Amino acid sequence: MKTVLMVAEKPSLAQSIAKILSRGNMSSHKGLNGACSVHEYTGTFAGQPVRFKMTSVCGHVMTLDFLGKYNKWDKVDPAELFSQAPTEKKEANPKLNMVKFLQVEGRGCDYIVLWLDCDKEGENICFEVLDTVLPVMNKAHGGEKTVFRARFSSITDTDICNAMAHLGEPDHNEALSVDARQELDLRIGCAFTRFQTKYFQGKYGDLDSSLISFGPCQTPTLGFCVERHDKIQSFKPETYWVLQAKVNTDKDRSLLLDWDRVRVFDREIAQMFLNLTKLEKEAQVEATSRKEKAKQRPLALNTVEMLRVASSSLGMGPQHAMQTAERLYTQGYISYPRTETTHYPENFDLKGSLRQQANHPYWADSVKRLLAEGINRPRKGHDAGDHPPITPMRSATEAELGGDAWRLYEYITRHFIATVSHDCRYLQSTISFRIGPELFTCSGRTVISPGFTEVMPWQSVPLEESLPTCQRGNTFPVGEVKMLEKQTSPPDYLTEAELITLMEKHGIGTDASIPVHINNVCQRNYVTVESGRRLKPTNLGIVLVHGYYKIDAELVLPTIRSAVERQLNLIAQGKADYRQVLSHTLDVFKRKFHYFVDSIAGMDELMEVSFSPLAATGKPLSRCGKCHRFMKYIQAKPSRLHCSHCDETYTLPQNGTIKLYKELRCPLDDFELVLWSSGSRGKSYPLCPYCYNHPPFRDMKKGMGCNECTHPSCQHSLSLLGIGQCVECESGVLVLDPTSGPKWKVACNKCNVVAHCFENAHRVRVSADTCNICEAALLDVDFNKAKSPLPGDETQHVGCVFCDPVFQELVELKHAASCHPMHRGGPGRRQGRGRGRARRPPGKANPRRPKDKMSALAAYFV
DNA sequence: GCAAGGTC
Repeated sequence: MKTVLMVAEKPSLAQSIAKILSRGNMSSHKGLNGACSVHEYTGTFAGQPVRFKMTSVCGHVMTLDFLGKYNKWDKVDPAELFSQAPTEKKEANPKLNMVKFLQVEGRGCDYIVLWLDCDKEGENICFEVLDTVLPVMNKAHGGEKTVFRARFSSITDTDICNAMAHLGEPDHNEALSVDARQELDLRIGCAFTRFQTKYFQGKYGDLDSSLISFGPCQTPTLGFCVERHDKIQSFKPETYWVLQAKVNTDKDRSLLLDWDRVRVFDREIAQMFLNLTKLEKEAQVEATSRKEKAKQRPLALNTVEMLRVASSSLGMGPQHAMQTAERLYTQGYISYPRTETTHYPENFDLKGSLRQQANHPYWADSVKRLLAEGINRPRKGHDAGDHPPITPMRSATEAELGGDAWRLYEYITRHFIATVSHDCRYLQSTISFRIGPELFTCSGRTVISPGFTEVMPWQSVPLEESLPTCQRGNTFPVGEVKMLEKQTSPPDYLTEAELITLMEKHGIGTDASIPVHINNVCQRNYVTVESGRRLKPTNLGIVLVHGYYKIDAELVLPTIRSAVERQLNLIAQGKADYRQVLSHTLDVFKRKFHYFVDSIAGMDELMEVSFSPLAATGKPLSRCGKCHRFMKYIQAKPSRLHCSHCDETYTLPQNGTIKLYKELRCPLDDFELVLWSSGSRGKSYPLCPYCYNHPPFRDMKKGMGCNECTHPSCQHSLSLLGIGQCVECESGVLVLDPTSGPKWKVACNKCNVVAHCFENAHRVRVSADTCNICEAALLDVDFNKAKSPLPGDETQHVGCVFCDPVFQELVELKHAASCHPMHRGGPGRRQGRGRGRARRPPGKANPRRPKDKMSALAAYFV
């Protein structure tokens, strides 16, 4: 029997589609990567009985990057990234092992049906899958067609079965347009980012951003925030005047009337109108009207609307809201949360979904009434052909979900109920009055039936006092007429919800990537989130945008994206050649780049006003080995040392603290050593600022401290302080931390393994002798007399930390804690083999001797 | 160390 491989874009869709096509008659198992499942069933295909294997990828299989050597920032001129630098496709998420998984499942299959999402990205993933799988599939006999594309616009039985019955072919042009986008975004984004970062970081010491990034989505996103900031800054308040009248409708009731002219900007004219009206004793009713109006029930919920409400009403940022929604989705509480669609599919079981909520303590009454009296037909929304709108999938309580998950679920559910509720109907009454020659109006609204506002109370029409019943010609005594002086006020900073709307309107990002771009501009310290989730640009953000405006406004305008996308659409439609569009667009941006580089002084002038040059920032810390003057330690991200005399900058390890290390010097270059520490529960090591940036030996790389230094005789080096191979990672060595006493520690120089050794020793040295059993270096320890763990009055002991029975009891293995919880992770969470005794695998070379000692020495003496 | 786009 032949086999048909079918591939969807994500595991959830593979399952839904397989369920529909197999009519629920399938067997499923997890794939080798643990993320994707394979659903198998039998059926017929091309008129023969076959076995179907339905599985999925997890989004893109491949990602585009430069060849490795073009990722070295100091070695490559960013201008080369526009054309010379070759790119390659790499596996998008190596942990998922997607290529291997697809090849294992695809081997020996005869046909492939591609069920990827029906958009350009999905079309592109089709070809990623084909490139991976076709080489291992059975070869076709005699020109038989083996590759098929299923096109569907919703995950419903009819749509899916219809797609299966009318299979087509993947669209190469659409896929190519995505290839072009990827290459453009990569080359343009990286070139500008590298140039800006290096240029400004080399000049200023207080930018407080380790990366000054540029991108066709993130830069316009920042632009919107700065545009609002500029409006606020340039705002000039204007004084205006308003007439306000009060009429008495009863002995103790009065009505406040609005002036039909609204306001005037000339005091004398306002005064004239006041004079014309204030002596009048009566207000005459000119006209009355009563109109029934409706406030429409909401459209079915899509992602951006959910994000807007989450930000403006729930105070949840888009990134956090999306993570929360994803968790609700994987736990089965809501439907797929990434969708542009606001229209329910024709056969959507609205009543079934509603029935699930009929006993909920918070909205049972509304739901039961809807079910009894009949639901309202949802409004006609937009069908983007991706996923159904976001709806609750089962009932949940506050206690069950808790916190933000509950608040988001509650909103999604209330929104869903509202979409099948009736519109809110209210009566709008207005009375128009004449006082002297001037007209005034008052209006009031009274609710006829609340409709959907019953479940969305925050949307309800506010209660207002009802207006008196009267008719044309009636008169009321005038209480008073007064003139108010007011001022126009500036707009406030952009809210996140407003920003999302702007991004959506200009096509910046997608439903899935909008939260990422907003997050980016916050993390890069271009924008801060203020109260009410308003986005206030920082000095850095403002200067960048003003700089782009000055040099080339297109770099920051939202049109930069749409112009490129128009070109890409031509590729997708087969109206333009992929190569031509790519090279032409790259050429345009290459010119823009060179012009930007040539004009950077224009942006620099703005930088100078807000930021301080390197030489003027930081505080003196350690001495330069060349001029022997103090270098300044710049704490702002990225932290570094700067010698203003030599005009050199030395990068330092990040995310920790830097101190002077006892004024000790590196024997190679005479630079004073500094001590990096990630906190009391973490690890620390000394480093030479020069060697850290310019590795002294051939077997060392940039970014190595003394604990990785292969110097054969320096007292701080790996050679003298190394003990044995790390118990967890492959290449690390456990090194004595000479500063850790009196609670002595040994730490891996690669991963975050830390062994706490001796608490009450006043001196610990690494001996030249090694352990007979495991070859680790022995430790020579002097304990305090009073607290010595040794038998009798002994205070000194030499032994192996891993094998010596006395020491073994004292060693406890831990993982270094980072000074900030944000930076934790990595192997630190692996607990399994971490605790307990540490033992080095036998038979490996003693790590105390550098592998290539001769070459190290040779380099040293040259 | 960089972009934006999928998704876990």
